[in-house]
Amino acid sequence: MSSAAPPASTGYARGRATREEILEAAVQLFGEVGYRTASLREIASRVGISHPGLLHHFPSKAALLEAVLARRDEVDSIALQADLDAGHSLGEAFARVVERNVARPGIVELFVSLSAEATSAGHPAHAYFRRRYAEVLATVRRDFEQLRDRGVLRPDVDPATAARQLVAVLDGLQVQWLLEEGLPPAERVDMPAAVRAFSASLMVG
Amino acid sequence: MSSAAPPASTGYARGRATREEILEAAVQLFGEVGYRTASLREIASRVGISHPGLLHHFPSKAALLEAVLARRDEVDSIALQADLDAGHSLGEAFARVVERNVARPGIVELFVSLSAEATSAGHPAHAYFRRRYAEVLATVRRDFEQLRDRGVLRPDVDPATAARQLVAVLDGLQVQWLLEEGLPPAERVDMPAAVRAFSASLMVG
DNA sequence: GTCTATAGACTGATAGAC
DNA sequence: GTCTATCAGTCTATAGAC
Repeated sequence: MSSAAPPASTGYARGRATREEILEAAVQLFGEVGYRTASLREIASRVGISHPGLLHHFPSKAALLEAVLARRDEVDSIALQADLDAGHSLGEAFARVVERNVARPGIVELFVSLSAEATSAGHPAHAYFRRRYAEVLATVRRDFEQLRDRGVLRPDVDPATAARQLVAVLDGLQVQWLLEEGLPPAERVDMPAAVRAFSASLMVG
Repeated sequence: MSSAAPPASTGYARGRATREEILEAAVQLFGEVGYRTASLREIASRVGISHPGLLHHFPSKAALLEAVLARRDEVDSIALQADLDAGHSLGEAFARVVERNVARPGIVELFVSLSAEATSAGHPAHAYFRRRYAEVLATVRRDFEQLRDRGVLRPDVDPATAARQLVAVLDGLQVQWLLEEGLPPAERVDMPAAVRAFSASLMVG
């Protein structure tokens, strides 16, 4: 992917760098104040350009949001797949996603803010989040069905319900964790531990 | 409460009615687009007055938000206490809160939107939600501790962790439920059932 | 690729009439 | 208690120079 050589004299390489910087600043600000409240001027100023300069890279605010979401999907799915390929269970792979997120609070803020905002029908990311949740829930449910067939899942646990509960625990803990910012670590929720505890509580033994 | 007779000629009764209408419209709009994006003009127009007219009842936008939250706290805690007094367990009382909320989607939207928005430190409801979550988590944890002492809680369940998981499930399911608006009811998450299933999974037997 | 300038619309809040 | 008018600020997006 990164092997395509940039043209020599067009400023292409610099352009790519700025695009990346813009995306990172957008992730941060969308996380801090949500998509609707975030302004292009603020994002632009954080990377040292004017807001028409930003609009040269992304033709509109909604296009910038789409690019942010597409980039997160790419990064997340690569890391998740790597964990699965390394032989980890889906539950453990999820816990590892959470572990990485704890080290990058901006990402957690981004998804908490955007998923809440996007519940309203007119939001530019509404369709994205509907699709995303449907996919994730289906994936987790299928995984639990396999565990049930192998006798690993507790027999009184319904795979579809458990999938919804696991995803809900993930989302809900993020809100608690963000609201506990600044508390001593001992009082703050240990998200990876809580996710692992929940996963374990669904299994036999 | 409602037995205090309004003065005869001051327009007091009408004023109270307008105040109530404003609060209801604010709940709706804050839920639809969040606090920051909601405009006083839009709320005012929904109750048929101008925005300076609204500001006569609530001196600022933040004051309106505070009033909205205070009113929800009052309504919710009265209903919750009534369920507890009627002999229901805290888990069951929670499930009943969810049942009522399913019939009033605006309330669910309000809390999903606001709690996400308020995770950022500068938000006018930040302190409110920090306090609220700390209180709710402590209450649920104490309840689980009592259940453990009575041998009702599964012995491998930690009360503090379970409290966090229950509150997280509640919050997370709301996001899923809102994103599934418009789907056939069979495909939409059954929030009360999922909450009851989770509560039950924590108990022995 | 980035800028200044600007259009056109919206915001919360205030002043002051009735 | 509600209004009109207005202030000073913000927003996204576009036009056009360099």
